[in-house]
Amino acid sequence: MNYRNTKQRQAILDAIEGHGGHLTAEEIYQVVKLGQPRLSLGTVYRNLRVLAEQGSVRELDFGMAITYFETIKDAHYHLVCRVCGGISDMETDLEQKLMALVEHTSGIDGFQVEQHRLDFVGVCRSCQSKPVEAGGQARALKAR
Amino acid sequence: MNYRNTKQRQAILDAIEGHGGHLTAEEIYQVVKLGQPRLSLGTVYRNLRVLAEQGSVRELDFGMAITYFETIKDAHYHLVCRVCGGISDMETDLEQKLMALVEHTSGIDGFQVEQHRLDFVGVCRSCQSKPVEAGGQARALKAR
DNA sequence: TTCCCTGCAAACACTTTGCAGGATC
DNA sequence: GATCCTGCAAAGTGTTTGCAGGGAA
Repeated sequence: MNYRNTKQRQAILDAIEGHGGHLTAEEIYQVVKLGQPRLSLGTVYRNLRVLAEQGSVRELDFGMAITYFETIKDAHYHLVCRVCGGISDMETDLEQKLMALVEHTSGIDGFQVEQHRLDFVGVCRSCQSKPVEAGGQARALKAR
Repeated sequence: MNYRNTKQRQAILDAIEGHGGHLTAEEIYQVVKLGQPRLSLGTVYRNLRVLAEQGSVRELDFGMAITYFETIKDAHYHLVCRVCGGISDMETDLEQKLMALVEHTSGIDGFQVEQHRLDFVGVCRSCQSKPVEAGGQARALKAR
């Protein structure tokens, strides 16, 4: 596959980078569409797949029926709020500690680890101070 | 909600437990259908949601467009093969090590961690010995 | 008897794909 | 000029839901 450098593809990548990550395909579509009104959602999906194959972008899936996309910078982990659905990065020294575990894991059953992901799900600070959610927990995430 | 104990619900739970975990809704449907030919897929989904609310079952999502279900036994982590899509559990002393990290994380930004997930993606032993995949990597997972 | 549950089928939401014209290398 | 790419619209796929009848407590 000989990839070409189209306006659309570049704009999509810019949108994700500009935003700092954690965008859905639909959100990317809305952003890029401002500059290119004739953009189609199909093009966004096709390019996201290409960008992922090229390694420019990473797919994230938190089990919320929607895939998020972010650019691949340094490794980091996610804090996912189950109330508001907010996603923030956690960039700490965890990486090092994780590496030890990864190496340990590589030995198990001959499994060859290529990548790993560690996500924490819970409640972010701002949602903790909200009025008690009346039984409607996780709806922000799972409402379909 | 006052849950009832129906044949279907029990059979679905049995199916997951019997299998050892990591079943898709469709697979569960096929298994339970053997004993209850009139079972509907909608019932499977509804019950999986109920069982998850009750805490009997846990949803797993590896970013593969499909949700897997497993019973909640002890905590464990997953080894996901990107070639064959196989999922195996890793039950080691990792839990302890992880806990330290989790506690550390709980302090960050006031984020209250409720659960975490750690998945390793790579190539399992049997796929490593297969003939080189001619460019078609990850298709077992991502083929849509 | 109450209310949860089921099967069925239609509806959904996100994502993919066929096609014909257009852009890039 | 050969390919890759785009917009459009239709089709897919996994999952959810409305309804009317059935079963558990």
